[in-house]
Formats: sequence, structure tokens, C-alpha cells
Amino acid sequence: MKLVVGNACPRHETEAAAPQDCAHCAVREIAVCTALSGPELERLRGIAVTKLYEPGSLVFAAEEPTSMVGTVVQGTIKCFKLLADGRQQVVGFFFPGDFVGSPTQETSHAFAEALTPVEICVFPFPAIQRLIREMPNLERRLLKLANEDLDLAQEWMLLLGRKTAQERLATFLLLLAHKAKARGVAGAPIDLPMNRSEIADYLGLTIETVSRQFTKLKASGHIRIAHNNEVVIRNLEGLTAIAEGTA
Amino acid sequence: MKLVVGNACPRHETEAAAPQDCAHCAVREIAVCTALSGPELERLRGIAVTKLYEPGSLVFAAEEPTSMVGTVVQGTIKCFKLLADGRQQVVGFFFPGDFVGSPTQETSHAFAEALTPVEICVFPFPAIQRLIREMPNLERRLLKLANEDLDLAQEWMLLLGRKTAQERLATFLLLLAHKAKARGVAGAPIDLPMNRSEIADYLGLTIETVSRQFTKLKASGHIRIAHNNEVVIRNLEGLTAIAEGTA
DNA sequence: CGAACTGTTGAATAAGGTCAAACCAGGTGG
DNA sequence: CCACCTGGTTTGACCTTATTCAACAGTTCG
Repeated sequence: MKLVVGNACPRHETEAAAPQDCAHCAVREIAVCTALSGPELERLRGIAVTKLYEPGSLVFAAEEPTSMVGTVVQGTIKCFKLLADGRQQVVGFFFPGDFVGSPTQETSHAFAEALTPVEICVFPFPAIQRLIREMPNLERRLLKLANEDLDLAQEWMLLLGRKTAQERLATFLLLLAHKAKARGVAGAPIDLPMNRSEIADYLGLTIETVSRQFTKLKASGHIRIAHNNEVVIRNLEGLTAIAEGTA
Repeated sequence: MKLVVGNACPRHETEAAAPQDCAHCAVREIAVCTALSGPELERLRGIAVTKLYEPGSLVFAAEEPTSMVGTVVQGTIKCFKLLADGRQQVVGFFFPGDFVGSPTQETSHAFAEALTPVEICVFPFPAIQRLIREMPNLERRLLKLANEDLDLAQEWMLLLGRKTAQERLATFLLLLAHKAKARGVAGAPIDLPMNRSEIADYLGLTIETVSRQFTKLKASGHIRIAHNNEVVIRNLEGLTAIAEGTA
């Protein structure tokens, strides 16, 4: 129960202009906008602003009026909650294509911080609320995404409430692999843009325990760590069995 | 890690007719239907079926095609996930007025079981999907509910990942008090329709630990247990401080 | 009244946390 | 080019919290 104050720099964003060209956007095929027709997409682009964030900078803070939601275009974000004494729980990592923020809640109850240089296609809050009312396709897509997020959150409740340290790390690595695959970066070694501390705060563990479990998974031949801190899964079936508690 | 197979009877439901009169429904003011106009409400009622479930019976199962969503009218439901060896994580308790099930997911990833005699205003899956497309107010309301559920799920991730046993129980009792208040049963002692095992599975603890924490909270004068297994909060500020880790 | 549950309490154990030291890689500057 | 620093990471020794195992108490119900 050590006090670990979030060291995120309060806002370090660079405002850019509206996104140039949705057709050539890197995440066009997987983001919210997938569901939209040409004219709808054009309207959404009308309210969008591309913003850049430095690693470590705060994207939004808890208990403040919601200012934005948006799609991650590049980089990785962590979303987390804090207790008064600094205990931290990461509630999600967001990669390119992921939608960040709650489009209906007037105030956020979590913090969001850039882990790497991040580019977000930002939709300002009042504007997106208006568009939602006018574009059923957008609303439908957001409902779908919210339900998927809820599913994942419940899966994570199972992990945090009932899985062992080993099972948690295995589940985490498989989740990253799965998400990488979803955005078309399959097969390749898994990039870990977060450090041990952030993994620990996602898995409800300490950095030491996370490190020990990495060591175990390496020793048992389930994974291998490449030079640039990337993870290679060497035994997918075995790792899956561990993650599901059937090893 | 003891094997605890769910002992829910597979389906023990009684089908009734369509709900008689929404205007006099006990949960009219707090359920999904709040958002709907007269004609819309009439259409929703058109697809609704009131169903009754015995305590212990299964409302729906994980990994099966979604058959229904619905509003709890009476009684309490628990929603939970299982690991292969029987470890269980409750992901939510549902009280009168609460909406159960995911209206966009083709298959559920959790089980739902009646804890008491339960009455649900059921919306069959294909029908509700059609209605959602045709009634923006309904869709908006569902999006709002999904975002609120997600918020609660993240709060629970914080609890499961970072709170002590004592803090977890305190948070749980305050949540129940809060939900009771939301449906207009404020002030009164908190009813616990679930047993210690189910509380444990919600808090990521064992029954023994839950019991010990109850004893501690009683001893410290924060709560009192009434005859019928109801909890009276005697020191709200103190209990809140414990729940938030600032005690 | 006694069987079958559910809940409580106690003692022993283990999983993970805490504290502390060593390690390692990537920069910096002499 | 290499010693030195610095941050993150790994490893080890010990400790704490919650779990496990076991006995017991209270209720409900036949």
C-alpha cells in the first residue's frame, strides 16, 4: 500500500487541425467510423480534431466534466482509477482503433494518460452528443462498443477476483496478442508499450510478482523475451491453458 | 481453489402473458422504459413477456446464443462467470428496475441466476434488436445504461484489484444502500438476498473472510445485523472512509 | 428431535506483498 | 572508447493478508 502519486504531466497536448482525409486513416476499418456512410463520415470529420500527446501526459482526468471522447490513431493510452492513498488500478489499455471515453457520461470517473507519443482523433463532448442524436448509425456503433467493453470489463473482474498471478499474466499476454491481431499486426512478437508497474496495476499485482511470473513463463518455455522488450509466444495452447486455469 | 459447480436448475421459468399495464408497473419510473413516449412504450410492451423464475433457476447461460434481455421487476438476480474448475466471479447483482443482458451481443459471456423468486419483463432478442433500430429513444437509453454499467464495472475492478477485504465489504454494503435508495427504499435496513458465498464471489474473497469482516464491522460499531439478516449502517461516514481507504 | 444448511470462529498454511540488494541497458560526458 | 550514472527490472529473504482446513454454533425443516 505504498503511495504512488500519478506523475502525469497535466495536459501536454498539441492541437492540430481537423483530420485531413478519413479515407486514408490508418484505423478507418476498425474504429467507430466503420459504421458510417460517406455523408455521415463527413459530418463526424467536421467536429473532429486531431490531437497529439506526449508520453506521460494526461488526456483527461477523473471527476472533471467530460471534455472529449475519441479514437486512438497512434500510440497507447492507459485508463486508470486511483484511491486516495495512491493505489492505482488500470481499467484498460487503448491501442490504435480503440474508442476512449464515455459518450454519455457528463463526468469521467477515470484518468487517461498517454504511455507513448499518442495521436487521437478527438470528438469534443457537446458536439459528439449532438451528432449521436442525429446519426443512429453512430449511436448503434457506440452501443455495440460499450457492450463489448462491458464484456471485457467482466472478464477482467473474473481475472482480478479469481485468477492466480500466473493465470493473470498469461491472460494479459493473450489479450494483447488478440488485440494486436484485431488491428492486423498478427503473428509478430507482442509489443509492450507499458512498463512492469503499469502491467501490475492492470493485473492487481505488484511489479515484483509480475516480474517473477514473467521469469516463470520464460523458464517453462511458454514465452520468450526479444531484445526490444517484445514478447514471443512459443506455446499458444499451453499459455491458453494456463490463462483459463486448465493447465 | 475448490471446485464449486453452479447448482442452478436449468430453466425453471413460468411463462406468463404480456405485461398488463405499464402505467402501474412497480419499476416504471426507473427502468429502461422511462425514456419512452406513450406510443413507444406501447410498442415495447408489444414484444414484452412477463416471466417468473424460481430461486436457484438459471435465467440464461454463458456461451449460448442470447435469447433475451429484460428488466427485473421483482426479486434479485446474480450475474456471474465461471472458470473450468468451478471458481466463480459474480459480476453483478440485479434488483428491481435493473436491465439485464446485452442487447447487442449475439452470445452472452456470463450466466444469470435467480436468487429469490424473480419476475422479469422479458424482451425476446430478435424483437428487441428490431425495436432498437426503430426507436432512437430506446437505443439512447440503452447506451446510457451500458455506459453506467461500464463505470460500475471499472469501480469494481478497482475494488478487486486494489482494495483490502475490509474495504471491499464496506464498499459492497454502501453500494447496496445506494442501489436501494435509487429504487426508493432509502433509510431502511439493507436487505441481503444473497448468502455469504455469493457475497464472497462478488468481492473476490472466501466466505470465511467475508464472515470475519462482517464481525469486525459489527465490533467496531459501523454496522448492526438485524434479525432477518438485514444490515443497518450505524456510522455512514466511518463506513465510507473505510470503503475509500481513508479510514 | 435430529439432519442438513449456512454462518462463525480458530489454527495452520500459502500466495503474494514488502523491503532491500543486485543487475542490466541505454544514455552522458570525460 | 569507456567509466559512470540512472531508470527500470530481476532476484532474494522475510512478512502479512487472506486462504485453507477443521470444528462448532444457529436455523430451518422434515
